[in-house]
Amino acid sequence: MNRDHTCGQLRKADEGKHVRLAGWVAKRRNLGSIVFIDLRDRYGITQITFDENHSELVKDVRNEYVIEVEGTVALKATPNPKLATGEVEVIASSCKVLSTAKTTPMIIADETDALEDVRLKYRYLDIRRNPIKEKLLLRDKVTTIVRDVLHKDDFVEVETPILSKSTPEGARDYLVPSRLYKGRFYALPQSPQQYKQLLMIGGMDRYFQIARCFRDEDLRADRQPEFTQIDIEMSFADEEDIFAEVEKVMRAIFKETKGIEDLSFPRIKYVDAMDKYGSDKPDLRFGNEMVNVTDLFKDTSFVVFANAIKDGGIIKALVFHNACDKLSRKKFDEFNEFVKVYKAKAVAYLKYDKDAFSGSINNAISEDEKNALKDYLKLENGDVVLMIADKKEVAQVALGALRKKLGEELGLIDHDKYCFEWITEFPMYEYSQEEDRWVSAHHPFTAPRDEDVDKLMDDKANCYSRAYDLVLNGYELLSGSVRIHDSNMQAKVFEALELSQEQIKNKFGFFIEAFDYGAPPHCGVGIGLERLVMILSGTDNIKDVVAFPKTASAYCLMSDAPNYVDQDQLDFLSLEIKKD
RNA sequence: GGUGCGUUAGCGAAGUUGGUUAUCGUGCCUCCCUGUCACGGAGGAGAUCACGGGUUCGAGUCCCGUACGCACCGCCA
Repeated sequence: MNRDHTCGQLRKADEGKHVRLAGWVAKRRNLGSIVFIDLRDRYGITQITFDENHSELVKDVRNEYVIEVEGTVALKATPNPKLATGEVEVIASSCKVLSTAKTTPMIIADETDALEDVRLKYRYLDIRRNPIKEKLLLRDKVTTIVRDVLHKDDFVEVETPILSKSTPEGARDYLVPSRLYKGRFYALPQSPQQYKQLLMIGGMDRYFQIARCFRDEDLRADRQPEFTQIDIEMSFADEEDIFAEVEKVMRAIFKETKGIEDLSFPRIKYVDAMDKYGSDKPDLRFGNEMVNVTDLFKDTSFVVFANAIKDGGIIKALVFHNACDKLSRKKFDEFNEFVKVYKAKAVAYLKYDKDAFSGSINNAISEDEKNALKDYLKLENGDVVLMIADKKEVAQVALGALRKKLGEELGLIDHDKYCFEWITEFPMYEYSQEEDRWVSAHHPFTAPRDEDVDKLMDDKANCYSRAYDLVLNGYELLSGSVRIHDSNMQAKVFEALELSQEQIKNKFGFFIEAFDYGAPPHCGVGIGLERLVMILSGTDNIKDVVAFPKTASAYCLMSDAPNYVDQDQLDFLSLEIKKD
């Protein structure tokens, strides 16, 4: 035993105890014949004091050495209120160096000087820092709570294969070449979707898994190529049952990690979310709903608006109170650039202050139109109106993005608030320009709304599904759906997706066949664990909550994965690398 | 696939209209210091200015390309 106490546990009451501690030297303060060492482990920091008779013991000890010290707990003359252990110190009588350390490439402290790439290359050093360590501990706490809650409700944790089968729909697969079957590949799962549905057919009526998933798509601040999904599936259940279970899990997590109990879970239909917020994952920590003002301008002489309406487009407006002074001309120029990313041409704006209008379109629209706008939007002095005239989808999404940006910039977001909402009745299909066909918006096993069954084949644009998302503070926290459990219905959806019999048989044959042997009605969700832990820990960077994350180009700076392999390994797999 | 920003001692940054010894902070090393807790004081070492090419009498600085990092758009059933 190198220690009988951790560096985080000693308190006033331990005074006089003889203890043995071990840990990393976080800081060495040499005052001449007396030396203080801050000793750190996972649990905290304890000051070790080497007095005049013992300071020689640590003469050669440097930062990040691993040492074992023995000594007596004493009360500090002047406590350090910043540390939990700040009232005590250990007066050392011995010091044993367990491991030496080179000068580290980064300062290991809560506030480090290093940028993210250095921290990723030396992630094991980064993990010694509280900000990262605490997030990993929080992540553990969350999965523990999830397991507890679900186990109490009879859910069974089942592990499904990592070496899986490529799926034609959806994200790009990570592929694993097979040695025994030349030219064939396993695929790493994008989600355990089919397996969990097969578990339902297998009678495992309440399943969950803390499942690693893989998607070979480009990354973002909130997206990693491998990530963890809290995967849940229930039989003999519908939306109400799964929503209740998920809400129960969320309530337990927020209560135990944040002490928050007053959560609510409002529901918004997809079309309404798009209409009001221009997003299927709106941040409801602030209001500022978008308003359709197309009708106010149906006879306008303002060419830009008139043309947009003539082309079947709409005019969306967004009002921010008390923003006149905060938004300068320069800001609006920036907004124009900002919305171009979302394919909108420009943002029109009006300021209403001191009972008068000003702004980019002040001279372009009539007094009547301005007054109509004022009445309709109930404008007050200090209000700023932002408008985008464009095709419906473009206007919605671009203004929605601007809403989010301004919500942040104008300080409308209360960062201590947690706003959930269920987004329901997603479209069944979406049109893929790339493939020039309709594809599943969610996945092809999603059930259509009962009232839309007759639109499955003939009116795909207006066919909605029983798919839902749970959104938290503007992040898509989970996706799920009520699944199709009837093989005729499934066949119909495949047909609508223009999958050939051969494709269906090849890709989903085993899955479809299973539905011929008694499939219960079932539904489920996959909760993005990293996103949840991100929000709980107040970071907007997914890498902070992953122990060993990849960079934005899916590279591991620490291990240098992916790497080249020996020719032998390629030969075993009958693979040849194409030369450019 | 696309757009933008970035790359200068171990780490983080500054570097003016192109100009000769590349600056600061921190970390590191040495010495001094008995109550520090971001200890303090004195001194010292430490740079292929990402890489390749170009413009120029002269490039950290300007131009082109490449690599890497970050963010976003596309993509993410």
